[in-house]
Amino acid sequence: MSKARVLYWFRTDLRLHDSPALAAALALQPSVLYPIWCWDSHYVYHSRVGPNRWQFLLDCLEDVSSSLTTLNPASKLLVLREPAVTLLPKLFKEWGITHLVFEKDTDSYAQARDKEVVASARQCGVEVVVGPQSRTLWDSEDVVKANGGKPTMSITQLQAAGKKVGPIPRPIEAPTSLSGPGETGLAGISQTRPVVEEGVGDINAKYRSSSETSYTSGLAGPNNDFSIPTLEELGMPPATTTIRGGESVILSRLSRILADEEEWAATFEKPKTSPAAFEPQSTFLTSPYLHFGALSARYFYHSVEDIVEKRRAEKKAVSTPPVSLTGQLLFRDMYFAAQSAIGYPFGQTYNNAHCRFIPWHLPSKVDTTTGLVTGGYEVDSAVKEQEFIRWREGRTGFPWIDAIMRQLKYEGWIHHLARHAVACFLTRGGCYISWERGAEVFEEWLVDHEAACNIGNWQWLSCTAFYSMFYRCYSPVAFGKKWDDNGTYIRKYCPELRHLPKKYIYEPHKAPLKDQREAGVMIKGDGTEADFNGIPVYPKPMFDFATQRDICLEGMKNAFKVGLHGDHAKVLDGTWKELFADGGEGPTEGGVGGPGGMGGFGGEDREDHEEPAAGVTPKRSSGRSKASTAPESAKKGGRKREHSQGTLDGAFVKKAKS
DNA sequence: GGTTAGGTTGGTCTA
DNA sequence: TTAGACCAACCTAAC
Repeated sequence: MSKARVLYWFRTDLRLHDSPALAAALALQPSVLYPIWCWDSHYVYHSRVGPNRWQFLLDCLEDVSSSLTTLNPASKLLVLREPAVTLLPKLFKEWGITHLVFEKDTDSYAQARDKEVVASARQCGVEVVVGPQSRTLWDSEDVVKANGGKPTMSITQLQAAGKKVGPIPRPIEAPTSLSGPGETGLAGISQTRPVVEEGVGDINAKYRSSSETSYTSGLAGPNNDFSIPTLEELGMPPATTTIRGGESVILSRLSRILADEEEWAATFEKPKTSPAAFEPQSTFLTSPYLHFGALSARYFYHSVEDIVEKRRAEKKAVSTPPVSLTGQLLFRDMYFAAQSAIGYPFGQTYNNAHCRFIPWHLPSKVDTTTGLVTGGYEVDSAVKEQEFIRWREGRTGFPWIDAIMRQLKYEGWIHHLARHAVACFLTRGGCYISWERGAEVFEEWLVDHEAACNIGNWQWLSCTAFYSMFYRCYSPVAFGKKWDDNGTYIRKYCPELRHLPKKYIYEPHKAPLKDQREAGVMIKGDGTEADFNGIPVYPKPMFDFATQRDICLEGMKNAFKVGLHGDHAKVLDGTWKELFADGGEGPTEGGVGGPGGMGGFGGEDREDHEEPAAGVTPKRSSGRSKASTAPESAKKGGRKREHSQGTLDGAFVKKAKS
């Protein structure tokens, strides 16, 4: 046994199986091993995380902790209630740490944080061991290198680059024994309580039903036992989702499925799985486990691929990428590598060379000094703001769309094709609203929110990157009908419609009053009233879809013809407006106003942590301002917001130390 | 370099 | 019921 006193820092790897970083820690043959989790304020205050994803994370932490205890009754996950950057230097000294071990993370936020941590470890004479990245099949930086330094913008590029990087590493076994921690006293150090960043604010406040107290009881929590904070301590209401996290949950489910339903797993074709299926859903639902590292992507890949190979040898049918299960993991790697290459601008249109510029409504506000979005958006049209709120809250008057959005809010998960349907509807195939608005809503509500995949898929569906066939448009009626003619899914998530005849379930406004009466529902209004004299009300469609689709198609055709990308000089300085006709779709008023979201529309601004007042019509702009052409941010001085790049640790980067 | 085929997963009509 | 043609027309990679 060596003298190594090792701090193992869990981050995006909440598991014991197939963890090369954990294996690296154990290879040091530590005399003591402290498994820790730093309770980071970026996740607590500065990310968009609703109760469902919080619950999932807490589940994963609990599960890892009990697995550690199973290996060594003296061990468990030590949750320390302070961000790593300030905590770790103190901890190194207090516990006499000789080695810090953690897994490499290619997220922009994580890289900046880790750089700071590594520097402080060196100062303390602590040796740092960074384990290989295992969140993805291949290391994202290696993929980018193999792709000529360019982001992977298609699945063929990813596959070619992956081939060059080499075979996907086989999973490694979970440890069978573990050193316990040494002394865990904290008498010599005090907690540096994180503060809510000025100007950024407490993004998560809107989900809380009471005040947040996870930091108030000191570094080791209320019982001084390094407990995992609870939703109550976070001030969060209970989760509504039935999806529960944890490595053991997914490993047992996966082994059962792969054993009992081998054929299904080996012949899986994503486009043939129904977005309308629930209880059970038609896909594996591994995404949230992959996100928190409760399931290793490589373990999943090889588990499936072994079965596929076996069936190939037996000359049985198998599916192949991109539609197969492993194909889904390849897309995930594609988005991670694209994000790794592009960095912070990946999450926005502005200043992003790989994102097509389209003059969407409700554009993000931007800060021209940092080149980053600020976190707010500009209401260029009161009508579009209302459409956005109705989309978000699931009362557009299109039951297929509303059912999906309600399932998303309640369960924190929707099928991939359902994501396509609502994303297309919000952007190029319906509302012509910025994909960045939609991505933010998904970020809040998805239990499987993965910044790279979410951003990438929103760009895909809005035809701003990765995909461009905008004339392939999802119908909010026909697409759902194809999968679920009877509307069972709609009846589940829009229960006020459950007694409507099949004939009207996708278009309730076409139901005669007699049918509405018999079904016990009234189709009227804009969704602001839930009932009328005790009878449930479901809204009329918020627009005529066919008309709106044509408007969008024209807008897209024109925007593609203009052909700007997010890094074009005319986008950066706002003069793109000269290239779009005033009568065209989107916030185009000739030369008036800044770039998308720099002010000048005369509309109302929104910060992303403001809850749009549901059902309240925002004040209408009284004629758009023709006076101001100066960017708002130039006057106010923008604040730095680095969007959606920290997967576990928040969407915001600390302000530079002054 | 010009041409062509392919692109994760659309909608509608007809045979 | 299902398979194929057509819609209108994008980009990129491969030849």
